[in-house]
Amino acid sequence: MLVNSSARRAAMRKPKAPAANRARILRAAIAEFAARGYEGASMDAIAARTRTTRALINYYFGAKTSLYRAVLEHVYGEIREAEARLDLEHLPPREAIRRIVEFTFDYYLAHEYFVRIVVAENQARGRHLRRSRAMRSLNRPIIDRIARVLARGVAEGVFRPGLDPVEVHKAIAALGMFNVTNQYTFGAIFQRDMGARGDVARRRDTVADIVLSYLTHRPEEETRDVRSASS
Amino acid sequence: MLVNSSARRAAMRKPKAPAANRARILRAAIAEFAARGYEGASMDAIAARTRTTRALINYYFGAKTSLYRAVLEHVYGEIREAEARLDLEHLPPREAIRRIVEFTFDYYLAHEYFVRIVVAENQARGRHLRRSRAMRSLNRPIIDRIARVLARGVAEGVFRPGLDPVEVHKAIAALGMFNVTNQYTFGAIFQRDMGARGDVARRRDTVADIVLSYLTHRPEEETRDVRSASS
DNA sequence: CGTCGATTTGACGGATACGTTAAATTGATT
DNA sequence: AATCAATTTAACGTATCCGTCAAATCGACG
Repeated sequence: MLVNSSARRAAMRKPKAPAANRARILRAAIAEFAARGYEGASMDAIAARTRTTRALINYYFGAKTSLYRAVLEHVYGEIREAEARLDLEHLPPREAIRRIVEFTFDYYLAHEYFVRIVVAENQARGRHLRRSRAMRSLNRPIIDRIARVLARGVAEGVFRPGLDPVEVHKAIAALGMFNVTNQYTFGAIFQRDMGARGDVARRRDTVADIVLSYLTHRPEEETRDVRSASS
Repeated sequence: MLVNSSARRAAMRKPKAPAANRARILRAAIAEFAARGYEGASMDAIAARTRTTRALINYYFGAKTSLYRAVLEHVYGEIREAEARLDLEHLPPREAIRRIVEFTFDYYLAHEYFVRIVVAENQARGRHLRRSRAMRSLNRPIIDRIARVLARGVAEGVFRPGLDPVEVHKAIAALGMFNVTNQYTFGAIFQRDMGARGDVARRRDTVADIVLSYLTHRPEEETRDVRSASS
């Protein structure tokens, strides 16, 4: 059977497996774009990662630009899907926020390629994102989820009123991403291992503390108007 | 004299101005590396921005790598210098922190090229930073400044004890940078203008609120152990 | 005025990048 | 087994990119 197998392998060196090849190419493209950015990424390098040729990539995805757009849509789709499984409604508001923060922090850490592609797209000034029709409707749900938790918290008197869910999401994303995006400069300069081997739990708790401190209602303090000043 | 001047200009089409050329090249390199990252940046493009040739750049700075290293050291030197002028000692702790946050936020916004180069260096996994001898000692002062303010605040009872100045700096940097680094993806997806034309004052205040909420001492709450759990 | 060293340029060579096209391979169908 | 369409490859052409080197330019100084 081993002989047979090796004979088959010789004959079928290129079994036609369009779906598998397409997926393989996408994975390779994600890795390459994440590692070197849009301009730094090389179609040859992607082809090398797949054991196929550059021409085949073109056959499936068209030119570099549209391959990259496919990557963009794929990785954003993945995180949206993961967020959809969060299941926050049965948690008290503070726990729900902590859950979101921890999920986000861990997701970024475990899917560094996602973060790096977001960075790459920003380096490209959002050029490709703008041209992707699919991206527009893609990321509203997380804001709605946060808004519902905030509303519950305000109703229960544990969160301060007037909070903007987009701004809260921004803070969570910013604090979580920084640990990944800036691990090399910040980590090197301040001697902190900010990768998965550093003290992850402690950094994650810090982020949750920061966010929850901000949301917490403190009746004794002067209330700061967080909405835009309308004179 | 004007005739003389124009005659001179014709004759001196290439006046030898080593210092000026060196500076011009550095500025052009900063712009190009900031715009397209290390791998995306092209020596030809840098040369084009300077009205000189690629060979001259090599004459002054050596190869692309060492030019980039010079850029890195220069932009980090600039922000360190600006931070040194902060003058926090005569401000009460909360005001001092607010001052740091606002300075940082504004600096990132006004010197987008700095942020973009930090991003680029992280995309390169800190490869060049590691090879720069000058970078090691360069960024300690900001931590000391924050530490002193925190100590004063704890002594006065307005800040909670056990705070890690590096973690505080990290939060300030993360929240400030995000508004620049992610303006294209975040801004596009959530319809926020996060550039200098958005509601800058409001976003800056939000960051200051977040940081100050975190630092504030709240005696009635259960104290959370922020140091690593020993045992 | 002529020489010298510092500065600047034009041109070359080798490497890599990207997309296309014509041909080859293969699984399925008749 | 012959054919067909989908899949895959090899090779080509053009463009760009980077570092070097020999030669040209220029300011200063004797």
